[in-house]
Amino acid sequence: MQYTGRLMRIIAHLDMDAFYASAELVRDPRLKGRPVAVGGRRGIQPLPGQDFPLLGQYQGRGVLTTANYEARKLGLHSAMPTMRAAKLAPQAILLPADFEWYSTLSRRFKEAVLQLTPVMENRGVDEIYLDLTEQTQGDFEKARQLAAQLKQAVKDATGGMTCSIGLSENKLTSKICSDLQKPDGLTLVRPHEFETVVWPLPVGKVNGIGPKAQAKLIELNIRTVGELALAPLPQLQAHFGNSYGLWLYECARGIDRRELSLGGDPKSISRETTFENDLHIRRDREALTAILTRLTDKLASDLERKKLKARTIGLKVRFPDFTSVTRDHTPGHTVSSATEILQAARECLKKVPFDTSASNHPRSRIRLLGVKASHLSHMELADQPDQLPLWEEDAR
DNA sequence: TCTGGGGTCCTAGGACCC
DNA sequence: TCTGGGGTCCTAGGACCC
Repeated sequence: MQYTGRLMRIIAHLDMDAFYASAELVRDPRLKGRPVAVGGRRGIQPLPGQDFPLLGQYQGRGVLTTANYEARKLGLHSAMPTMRAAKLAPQAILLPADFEWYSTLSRRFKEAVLQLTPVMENRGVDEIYLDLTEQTQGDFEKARQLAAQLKQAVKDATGGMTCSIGLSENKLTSKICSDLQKPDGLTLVRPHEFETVVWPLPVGKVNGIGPKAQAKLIELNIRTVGELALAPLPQLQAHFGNSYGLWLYECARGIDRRELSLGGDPKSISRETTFENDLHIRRDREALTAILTRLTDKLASDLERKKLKARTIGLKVRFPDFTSVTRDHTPGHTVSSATEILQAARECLKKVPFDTSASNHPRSRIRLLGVKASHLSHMELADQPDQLPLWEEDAR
């Protein structure tokens, strides 16, 4: 076979539009055209005369997970505290998150995609990357046609949900451009078009430049990706460190060599919960113990389901002032049962700097409690509670 | 109007070993 | 006297993403 040179890579980023809210609409078409937000786990009852619960009724400490496009017009967006959203748009519909239903739809759209193209990287429930290089032989026109087919397949598989696709030579650029024509968009950026399309955008549009880095860049008078491209490498490395500085320098030039990351086991599994009201570490001891037990039980069953065990258990505590501390414990043997996890979590708890010197001291109460399992490995047959190794079969 | 829950990756110091 | 360099593990915190 003759080698004719490397193909131009073609990477797609496919992002479902307002996924959770659209998922609710698939189930109940009465929601069509109305502002809908999704947030919280427990639902609230509709007021008499209303077909759905309204945002204005909400009381609690949650945030919105999703707002559909009608709700966004009212100023709502994901991660917005629900109480704030309630002030802003009391008449919008508020639905509780139903993660099982969203997972079902997630599986459906991903399966539909895999029917058309095989190389997929999962990025959570509503996003994927696809490597279309082989299938399209590096031809952007073929890729555009394939992307149109993908959009249709997703729609068919989900009962009408739309997605937006970005197409370019790498993950970074495709991720940026899938966002440019939402909803129901298809945006293709060839390498020579990078500067025209991406340079005018604010640096915050780049996946990997968050609020902190953006604020620091603005101090340097850098607001757009084009302005970032003017910054010399030594300047960026002086302010952001060698590694992140280099990354910023390259991403302003559309350089991103990352391959798709396909599957694999999770690195950590965790469970956490924010309380309705802050709990006092002494006065609410019983309630806290119950919550910690519930969290470790859930974590243990997560590990059991995935047939994993952990070398390290971590505890997370958030105080009323929103500061958090984490403490780790590595017992010296791997753990998987609820009892072992709880024991390790208690070791962590001993190391948390509580302070009850004053009754209203910020570190005398807790807002959130979480438990995490990390350094995971596969359970061996002998680890599994109800399965003796084969050679012990006769002894049963 | 106070800020969910599930993750990944990076940095950096100290312990400990060779 | 006062002091090497490298490797790995553990721990804590923080930025970022969906």
